Amino acid sequence: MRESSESVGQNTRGEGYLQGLATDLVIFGFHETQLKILLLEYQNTGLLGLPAGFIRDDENLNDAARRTLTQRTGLGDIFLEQFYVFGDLGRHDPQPLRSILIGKGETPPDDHWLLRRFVTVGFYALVGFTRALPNPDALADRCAWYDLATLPPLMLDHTAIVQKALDTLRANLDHKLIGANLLPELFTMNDLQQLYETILGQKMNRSAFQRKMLALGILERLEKRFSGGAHKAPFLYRFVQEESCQTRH
Amino acid sequence: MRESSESVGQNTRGEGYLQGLATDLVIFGFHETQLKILLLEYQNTGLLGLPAGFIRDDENLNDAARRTLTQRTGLGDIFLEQFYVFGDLGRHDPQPLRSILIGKGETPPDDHWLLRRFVTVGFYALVGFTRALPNPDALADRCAWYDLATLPPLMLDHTAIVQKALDTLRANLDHKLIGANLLPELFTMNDLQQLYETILGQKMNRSAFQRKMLALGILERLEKRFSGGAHKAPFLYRFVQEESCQTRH
DNA sequence: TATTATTGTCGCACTGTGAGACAATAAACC
DNA sequence: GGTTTATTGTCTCACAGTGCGACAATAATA
Repeated sequence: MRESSESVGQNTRGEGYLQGLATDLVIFGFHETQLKILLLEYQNTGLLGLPAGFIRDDENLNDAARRTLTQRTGLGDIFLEQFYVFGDLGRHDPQPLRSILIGKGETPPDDHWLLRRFVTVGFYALVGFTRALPNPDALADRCAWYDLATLPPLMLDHTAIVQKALDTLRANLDHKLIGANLLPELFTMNDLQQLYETILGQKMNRSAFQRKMLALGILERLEKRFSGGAHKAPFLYRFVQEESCQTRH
Repeated sequence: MRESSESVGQNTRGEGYLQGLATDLVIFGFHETQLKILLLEYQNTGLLGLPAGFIRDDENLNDAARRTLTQRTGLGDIFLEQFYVFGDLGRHDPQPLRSILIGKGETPPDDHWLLRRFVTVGFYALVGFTRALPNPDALADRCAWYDLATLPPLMLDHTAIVQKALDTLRANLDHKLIGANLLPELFTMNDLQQLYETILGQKMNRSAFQRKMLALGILERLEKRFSGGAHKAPFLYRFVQEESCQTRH
């Protein structure tokens, strides 16, 4: 395939890809009571942006997003879902991409396909923080986790895309098995509650939270964990595997 | 603009439009206890399809969808929202479009832009049945309401698109003011309940439904209506206008 | 051994909901 | 005109879910 021999930057006409359509990925992780997302850093530009991808003309849209997710994280079988299409004219600005291409030592022609207007399909993904292996793409020089609470300015309209993804994550928190995708295999009830409190941005009642989670019938209680603090040892839990599990789209 | 002098069919290269990207509209109406959608009929082909539109290269995506909605219904300021992007390779089939163009007396070249692969953004709209004036586009010869319960086979993957729109409508029934957009200005509690029962496809308890709706605080009770059946006259209601009304996106 | 911090669970009050009952009443019928 | 009929507005009761505080249990620490 073309990508192996030249990057999407050198392929100045974007041959083999759908024109004017891209995917932007908001990849959520959770670590030490903080919600994080994966960002790409572009050398010599100071620019930060969401992992993005293009759709090959022999590829399904959702498959293209999953391919990009796998390339950035090393993980394939995790939660990934569309949440919104960003198609305003106002989001078109060739300057950041031109800077990025120049930063890579290229001299893009004015009609380079990456400098034209793009409509982008926003996807959000839920990733086990410790399992992911962040990996930059051909145009970036670093891929790293950033705290959502203290997010620096992002290129183009990516800040608005992140906000919309967070809104969607909050709205879907009770319907989709968000926890199963952001927590490690084993966790305590307190871990789960801290995840919920971080996503929703508000404190929750401890006993009510426990009752509600146990009533859902999706948690399996395991042995107690003897380690840590000067207090009673908490149970460990695991999400029960259902055949109707929503971990994949 | 181009569209006024020639149709998207005669414009064989789709100049002035984004390539490979379209909108498909699922326009819901409600009449006599039946949920209905607007469909286009294509002459000499027997084909039925959703109203679709293209995005001009100087136009926002959402504006393009609203423009198409207005052209099909005569209505502009009504509920319209994205719900999913359909981008599988499997949905690409040039045959229906070729038949439609031939049915219009044209002889499309094999590389006609409408015969290439399209990714389509699905929108759903809520329309007051009596206010809409269905109006076909340049390729269709009729635009008419069809009962959702007895939907005939549709072209391409449009049946799946309708199903996904209905799923979204049901999921959003309690969050967005669906009723305000599908009912006439004045209505009875029974009208509202029948709308809910039709959308959800299940009977609901009468007194509980009334309690719930009144508790939402979005209904204004008006005078009673003296007309109709051999029974107590029901109150008329109206949705109160809030500044945060979700009738527009 | 006593202290401390956290955990598992219970009780209580409040809210929302499903279900049935009953009076009120407008039209239809004799 | 009186009676019947169907629908409406509202009430009560039971039950599930939730917010909030209290209490004992317990693992590490002093």
